[in-house]
Amino acid sequence: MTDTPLPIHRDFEREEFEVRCEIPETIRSDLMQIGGIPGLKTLLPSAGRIEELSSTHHALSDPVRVTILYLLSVQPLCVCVIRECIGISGSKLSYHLNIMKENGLIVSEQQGNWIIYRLTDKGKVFAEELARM
Amino acid sequence: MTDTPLPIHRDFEREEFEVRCEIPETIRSDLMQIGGIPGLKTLLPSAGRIEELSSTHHALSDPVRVTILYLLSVQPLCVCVIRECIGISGSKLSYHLNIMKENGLIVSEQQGNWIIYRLTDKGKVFAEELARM
DNA sequence: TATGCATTTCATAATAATTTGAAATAGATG
DNA sequence: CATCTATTTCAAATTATTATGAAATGCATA
Repeated sequence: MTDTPLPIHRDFEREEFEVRCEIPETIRSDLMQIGGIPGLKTLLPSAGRIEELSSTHHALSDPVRVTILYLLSVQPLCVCVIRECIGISGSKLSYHLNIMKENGLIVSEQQGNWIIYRLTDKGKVFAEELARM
Repeated sequence: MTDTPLPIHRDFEREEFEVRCEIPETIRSDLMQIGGIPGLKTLLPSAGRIEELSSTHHALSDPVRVTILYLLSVQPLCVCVIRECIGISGSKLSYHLNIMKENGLIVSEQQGNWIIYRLTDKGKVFAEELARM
């Protein structure tokens, strides 16, 4: 693990770079080319976008919700069929459906006595990810 | 919201379909073509795969971790630079890095006094998702 | 309007994730 | 070997998420 020489630079301690620690040379040289820490920060998505992304991932961070995603990728389904496939209580299912809905992965439509859920375009994008990983 | 007639079928109460509730006709007809509830279930990924997917999404369900993903999509970085960009304590950062590592989104490599993190191929796939949504 | 069914809502209990700060580890240097 | 720096580990406190079951809602039908 200790196979590289370790030239140390304190350039990053200068206030223009806002860094209070030393940095290994391999990292430092690349970082300089994009404007140091400040330059790196400008390449990040906005705070709002990052919140949105993490929230969306949270909506898929539970096995029940991932299962719902794949069930609905087959066809739109009413709550009772989803419930039957997964084998959980109605209130529990409702809780999970709501999280997915709030995050724009699914939408619901009342049809008579039933409520039918289907994937949104965003939901479909995530359902297709199975192939990519 | 109440715009469709509601023909009710109890076919799904027959044990071969394992359903104990009524189902709206629009859903029922499509469902029959894939073999009812049992057929639908066979189209799901395995339980292990679903666990894996939800775990991966969990690893991206926090703003700190999403930020790390995007920082590392620019270039490999040592912990101290990541820390400087995000502005959190070392132990907290370590906690989040570990979750991402356990889920195969990043790998670390010791270089002298520092530990350098970089995205795995899997991590890169998720970093690219920004463009898709 | 009374009833039945599908679904949601709500309060609460149970569980899990995150934060915190102190202590430990690991490598480099004097 | 003593010390410094970077990073991780650990236990405890805090906070967030999920599960549960009872009650409420909404639609349909008699």
